[in-house]
Amino acid sequence: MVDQLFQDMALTITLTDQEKELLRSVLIPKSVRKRQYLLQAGDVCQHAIFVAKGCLRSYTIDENKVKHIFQFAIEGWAISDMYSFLTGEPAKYYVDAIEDSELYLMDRAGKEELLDQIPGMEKVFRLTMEKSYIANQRRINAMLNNSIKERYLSFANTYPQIVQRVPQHMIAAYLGVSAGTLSRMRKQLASGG
Amino acid sequence: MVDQLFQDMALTITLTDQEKELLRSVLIPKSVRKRQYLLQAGDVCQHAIFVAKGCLRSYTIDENKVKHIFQFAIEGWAISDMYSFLTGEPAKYYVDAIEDSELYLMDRAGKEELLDQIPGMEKVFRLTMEKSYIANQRRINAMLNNSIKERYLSFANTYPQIVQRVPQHMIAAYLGVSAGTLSRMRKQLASGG
DNA sequence: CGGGCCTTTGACTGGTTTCAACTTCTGTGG
DNA sequence: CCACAGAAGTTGAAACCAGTCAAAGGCCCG
Repeated sequence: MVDQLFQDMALTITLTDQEKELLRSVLIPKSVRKRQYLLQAGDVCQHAIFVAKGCLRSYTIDENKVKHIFQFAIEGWAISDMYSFLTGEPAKYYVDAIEDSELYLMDRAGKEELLDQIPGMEKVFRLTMEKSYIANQRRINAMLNNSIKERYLSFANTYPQIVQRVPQHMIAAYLGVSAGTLSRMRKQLASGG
Repeated sequence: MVDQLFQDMALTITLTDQEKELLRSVLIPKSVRKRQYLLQAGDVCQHAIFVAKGCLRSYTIDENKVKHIFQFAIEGWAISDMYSFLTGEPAKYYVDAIEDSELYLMDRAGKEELLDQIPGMEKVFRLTMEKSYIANQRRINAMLNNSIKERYLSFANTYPQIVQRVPQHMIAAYLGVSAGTLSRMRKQLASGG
């Protein structure tokens, strides 16, 4: 369904039927299986990805082969390697599917076309970036201010759907702790700590 | 000088004399002394701040009264509590001057006026947000992937001016380590480690 | 000269990581 | 339907890293 996207955008601008048609034509539907890559580090990120159904993640792999998750994306969210997508430089992130997923892809040309053809699209994209900026700012703030326990509780509270659907060691890789530490912490929380 | 701003923007759009005049009229010049607040947590952030000369920082204070620095801003940079400025909600950040500084303030009305009156302003703001988003993403990535030593070296390498001008304990508060740890680490680095 | 800010340093403490072992669960193929 | 491999979660012990706290000294500015 592109409907979710239309709904979100309707909060900012009203699209004509023609514009909706353009938007539809620019979004490339794609189904992926669990574990399937959408992007690998080193490749140039060609698409911004909207999740209609399922769940993706973006992550880096450090020199010790440890994965660090930058973002999860479930229904209604977008994901990509923004830097690579915007600049055309090789990506530093991997993106893959945590569940079988239904996606819509937008490539660079499509993005430019939307910006050119639809007045108000600049604003939609600007507002989207503002929201994402603030989300990142919150995360930095949490990493600086809060203990691991606080960060876990806050995350679980804010995104209960993600905690339920995503393996625990990935949550750990998102929060920046080892899987063992998160396991022990949850045990302690469960016993009323 | 508003010149710096004009130069940056010239990379994106060409302003007419009239538009330059509007831009000038919207930017409120302000001089501040070292230690002077521009914003305190709890107040609503009324301005985006452009630094013409000097150095500011934005930071939060946690429940133990410890300061955590989100951003430094030197000549040519902008700073504010983006969330508060955009939404009108009370700020979570403090902003103050690390040096005597010359600033230009833009309030919400001014921002809206620019967006309304100057075609292409949406794009300027969108590109600015994109850059800031990527800066934040890099920082999150560094916090997840890199050791404290790596983060310090990377920061010192990327922003040598800031390391030179800003007290060391503030660098520590930016990197997320105690002042003691940073001191010890620098000592070790100096002795060829 | 005095006070405040800043940096350094030592000893102690505690939280996290690491590593390995063991268990469970799931999906796949025989 | 069972066997097996891979993925996930838990747990223990040991080692390590960084935080805390307090004290001392340096430096700048009024």
